[in-house]
Amino acid sequence: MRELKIPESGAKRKLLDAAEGLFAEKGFEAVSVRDITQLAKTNVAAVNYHFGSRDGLMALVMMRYMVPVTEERLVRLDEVESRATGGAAPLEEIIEALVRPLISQVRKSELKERVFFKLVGRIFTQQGDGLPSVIEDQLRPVMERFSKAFAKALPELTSEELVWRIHFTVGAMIHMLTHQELLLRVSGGESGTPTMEQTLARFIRYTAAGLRQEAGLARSLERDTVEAFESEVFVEPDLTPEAEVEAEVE
Amino acid sequence: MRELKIPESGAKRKLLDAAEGLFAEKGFEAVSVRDITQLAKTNVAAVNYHFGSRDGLMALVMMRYMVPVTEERLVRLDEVESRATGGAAPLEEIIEALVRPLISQVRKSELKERVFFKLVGRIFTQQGDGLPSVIEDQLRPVMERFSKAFAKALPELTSEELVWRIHFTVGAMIHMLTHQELLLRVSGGESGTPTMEQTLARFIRYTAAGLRQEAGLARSLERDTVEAFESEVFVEPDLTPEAEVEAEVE
DNA sequence: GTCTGATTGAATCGACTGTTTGACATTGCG
DNA sequence: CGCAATGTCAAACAGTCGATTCAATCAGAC
Repeated sequence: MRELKIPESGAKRKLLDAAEGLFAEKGFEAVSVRDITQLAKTNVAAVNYHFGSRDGLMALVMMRYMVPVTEERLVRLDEVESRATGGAAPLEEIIEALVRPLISQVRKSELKERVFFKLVGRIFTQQGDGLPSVIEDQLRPVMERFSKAFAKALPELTSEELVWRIHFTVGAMIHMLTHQELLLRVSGGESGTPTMEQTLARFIRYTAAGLRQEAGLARSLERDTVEAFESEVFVEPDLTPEAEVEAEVE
Repeated sequence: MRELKIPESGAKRKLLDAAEGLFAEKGFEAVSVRDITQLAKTNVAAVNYHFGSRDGLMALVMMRYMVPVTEERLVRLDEVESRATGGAAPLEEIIEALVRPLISQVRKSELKERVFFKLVGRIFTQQGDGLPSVIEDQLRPVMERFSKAFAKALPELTSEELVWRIHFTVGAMIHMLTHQELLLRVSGGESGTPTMEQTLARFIRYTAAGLRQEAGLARSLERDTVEAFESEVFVEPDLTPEAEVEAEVE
């Protein structure tokens, strides 16, 4: 039985902690090995000694949190499905099984919420070729299992329609994680601190409504929409672009 | 009256075309000046000569498409609002005014859809500090105007609730743009080519449902949810992490 | 004490980054 | 034509990147 060995002290741990903070703050690509070792007060060689390479460190930083999140997601989904004996599991509970682990796992860690969520958000926004294969191996089976659960909970949707709605849902989730700080700044000042619990409830309501929206009937919107497009009213508007940006950047 | 002068030939144009393709494909940070000049078959110095710097080129690549998109967004929103005499504009039409310009503008360009959408998606996912100020100046007033329109169309929502729902909507939009290729690969094979028009209709239905979802009543879900969390059933599960990722990256 | 294996440290490697230089070619205008 | 502005080019700049080398240091076993 292998384990994700995370040493509780020593240079290796210091490097992991320093790296995850910097990765979350500036992005995985924008942080150099020297930035990390400087913050961790170690040597550049330590990274290659302990993790083999910069990519090895990156992968371990990701895995440190994604492994427990993945485990909890599957455990929760199992629980939700077994509770729904026979019939399909409630949609809201499936969504919750997908998202809540991100919250409960961060409480177990000593990481600040903001840092953790940004880190997770960056993992998801990262390009496919930029993601370590170990992370992709983590995520693929999870999305397959949840897709099946969604399909069972929303049997009236075509598989194509469902794929797109899940796509939108994941996009909303990632955006919530990555850019929540913008909102904390906006809404935090006026009506008390919005707990993560509130945000989660809002997310579940929003996405459940979108997922559940019936697909069958062609709405009047669709006809108007196509017409407006075909007539190309806006395709060649009398726009006079305002900006001359020639080399006046930042 | 200043203009976004885009030369129709010459090295400057070649550089812009080469840069936007590479930026879309690999991300803004992952492309070097030499990559661009090599593809454009020009010299490295040409970038600094024509654009002042690499950042200048980046900004111009972004502006080339964001300026017309911004213009069309505002024109459409004006049109939608003026059509709704007195009352609030229909929610679906506001969403459409926000998203459709991305489609109609790409048709005017000779860019392939896939490249263009990835480029726009990257503009949005880019960090705030990584975005040229000219782009931020573009986006800020747009989001302010649309926020007001949404607020008028959804008067029963608190401003905080509305901010979050718009946040989710934008996240779904960005994700749709950036990662649509995953879905084209999946769904394209089975049920005919899903046109962008279909996708837009799906997006509008999904997000409109999420935005419109009534906020008032406390759903039963919420109580279950909090209970499960408080009891911390999952906070310390008997998980035995499976992966030893020690330096086995890609 | 000695020996052994695991870490650490400063210095260095070659490759790559964005940018600049100065010589050269081309163009348009009087 | 001459002259200047405009554009192009190879070469080199100073800096950073991840990774490596090799000697110094540390721990614990005996």
